[in-house]
Amino acid sequence: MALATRERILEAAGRALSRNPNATVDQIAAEARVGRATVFRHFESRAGLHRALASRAIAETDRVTRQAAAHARTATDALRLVTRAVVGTGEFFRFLDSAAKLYDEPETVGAYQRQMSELADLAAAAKREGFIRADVPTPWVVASIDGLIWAACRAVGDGELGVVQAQDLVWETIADGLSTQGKRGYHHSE
Amino acid sequence: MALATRERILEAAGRALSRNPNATVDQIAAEARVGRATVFRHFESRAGLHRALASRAIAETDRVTRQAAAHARTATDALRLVTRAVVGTGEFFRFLDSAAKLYDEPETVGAYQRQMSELADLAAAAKREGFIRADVPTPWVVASIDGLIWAACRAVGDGELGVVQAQDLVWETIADGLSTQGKRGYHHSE
DNA sequence: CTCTGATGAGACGCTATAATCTCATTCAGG
DNA sequence: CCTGAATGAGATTATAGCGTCTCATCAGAG
Repeated sequence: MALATRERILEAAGRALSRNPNATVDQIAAEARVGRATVFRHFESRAGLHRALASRAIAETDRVTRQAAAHARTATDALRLVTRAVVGTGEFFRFLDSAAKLYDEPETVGAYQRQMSELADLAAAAKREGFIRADVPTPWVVASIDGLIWAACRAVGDGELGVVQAQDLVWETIADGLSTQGKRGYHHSE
Repeated sequence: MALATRERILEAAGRALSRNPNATVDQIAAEARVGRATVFRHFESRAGLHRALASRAIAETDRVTRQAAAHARTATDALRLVTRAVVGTGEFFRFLDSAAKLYDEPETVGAYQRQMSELADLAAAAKREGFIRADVPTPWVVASIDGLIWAACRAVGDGELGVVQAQDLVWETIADGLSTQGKRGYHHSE
């Protein structure tokens, strides 16, 4: 049962910590229907649990990302598939919402920066392919996609949207925005 | 100097807490160049400081929001102006990033929900005006705008974008997305 | 049935940090 | 120069929560 318990604790911790990043070990144990001592039997410390959760999220994101990218023939398609894939794994990393403790973990920070930088490469390539407008700064492409993915994961977690629906909406919004009007036709008059 | 000191502490707390949501009172006091005791002279407790910060952010958002909406003749224009305005006040609420402590404060939660619901009203009105596509669920309009505003505020705070640039990019992205291609022309073939 | 490993419950100590208090210092206004 | 309010520094206390440990229990394998 060791593995099942460990996994149960990880999932419970993900839930508890995404509700409250400062959830105590007591609360996490309660969420997992497990004694508090058992948490410490499986993880060396609260920080260790946090690390395990983070590396699980990073590994899962890497996995689905690589898998998605492998099926793409263009950078643009890769961007689309990766975005969809990451939205689908929302529950794995939603606890990172304000998991500021992890900013101390160089490994976690490094992995996050690597993933962001891979996204930036993808965005730049999609720009060269002509899909992303050349006048949009790449940092904003990355930031806005990240922001939309977060928004989608939160909406899914809150039950406002279904996963597939959220995946479609994220990509549609990235590509075309939300307006009915033709591209570049609107632009304000302030 | 009482008021100036209080304000200085609030600003320092905003900076310190947006770097690290668990910043100690010591760290906040140091950031404000103020003795720790002084923090407690101006705020009843750490939670009280947190509350003051939250209500300051809420009030500031309300202020710029109402001011922006007052100048708009259409809901669509109001949506645009409000979005710009909120991006401009990013530093006031960025500390809320994972300020989960505040989820316990019914007043704060209520104010946030009110603001989100006002945004939903605006989005629905913009939909009726024909600006927002009818087939996009209003919850996603709200969530995605929220997500893009967050992304913009973070990018500004991190020095990746200027404020005005971020304001423009958020609205362009909401309206037209990031792609070069015409609306509804792309749509994937999976 | 027995043995073993995993668990739950709870007691315990320890550390970090919130919050209070005291006292000396500073500084602005008169 | 005086005076009082505000402050800074530091000592002090209280408490929450981490991490360890013990012991009783339970389930499964043999």
